[in-house]
Amino acid sequence: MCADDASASNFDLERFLPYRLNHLADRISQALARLYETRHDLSVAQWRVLAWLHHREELTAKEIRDATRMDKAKVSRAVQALEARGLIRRRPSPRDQRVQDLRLTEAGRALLAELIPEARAWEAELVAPLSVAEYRELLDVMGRLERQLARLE
Amino acid sequence: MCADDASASNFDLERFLPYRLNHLADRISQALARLYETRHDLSVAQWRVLAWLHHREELTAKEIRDATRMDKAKVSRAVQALEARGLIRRRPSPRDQRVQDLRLTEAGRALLAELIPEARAWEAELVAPLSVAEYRELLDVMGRLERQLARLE
DNA sequence: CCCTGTTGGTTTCATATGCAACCATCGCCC
DNA sequence: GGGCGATGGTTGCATATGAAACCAACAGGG
Repeated sequence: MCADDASASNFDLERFLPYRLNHLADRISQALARLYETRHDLSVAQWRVLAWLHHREELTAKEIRDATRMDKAKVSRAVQALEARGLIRRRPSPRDQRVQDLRLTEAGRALLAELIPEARAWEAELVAPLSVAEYRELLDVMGRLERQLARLE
Repeated sequence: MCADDASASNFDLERFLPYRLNHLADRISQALARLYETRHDLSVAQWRVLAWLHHREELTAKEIRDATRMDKAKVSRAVQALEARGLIRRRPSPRDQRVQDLRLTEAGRALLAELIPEARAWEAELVAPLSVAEYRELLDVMGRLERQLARLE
């Protein structure tokens, strides 16, 4: 990449990738959160847990934590709330007494059957201005940035 | 864009743009925050205020709020903290007694002279795997997503 | 000129968050 | 098989956050 003027002059936040990315992600996240929260009273963390359980059938809190990089406590609280609402079920794992296996209940599955199409439709509207190639490339570039980030940490 | 299978089956968070974007932005933001916080004891909000003042010389809190879409209270608190540390100066605007004009102090300018090159260098490392064209296209695509978002809201 | 509705900014409050301490269990080495 | 460090998960705490209440100061129509 270009390593142009490294001085402090003419620095523009609008062209600073971390800022732009964060800004965009925040706005998208907020807009979607309104969907989850106002219509189904779910926090983003709760939605993520549900979505992962939908995808992988049975998981432990640890696996969700690894997949999402959410805080330990955040996952724990999301799981508690979801169980209290009867959307997921947890039972002690036969393999390890510390661990609890998480699964969707029927109610959870039913909620996702509503929620996922909504989320998909919303995403489709969002990315409507992009061509298929652009969309694919965006995901690809993001993947590379993530890998680079892992290298830097 | 493709409007494929809208059902709830085979939904994969890893391919869901809002999730991916948020995840990436979070990680980048956290990594950068470590830079600001550990080395200069600045919150992200404070850094943003400084950066905008660097860019635009004199601003009011309202203008910063508009530019960054940060919460009113967040801007207010960041400004207070920065003034307490002597990095910015605020004085009542001659035009409107409610408003205060914000400016960098010498100390603030000096801090930015350190901080900006660091931030730039970090960004350069982050985007090292991207070609110039890819980088440009990324910013372009992000801009289009932002515009689309504005339309959806 | 008031009176009223609006706006910039601060403060308060209830909630969300992350870190760290904690508890129980596990795996392992002696 | 009994310690002992590591690990999954929960909880307590201190901080950060956003929404809403609040306070001045403005604008402009009567």
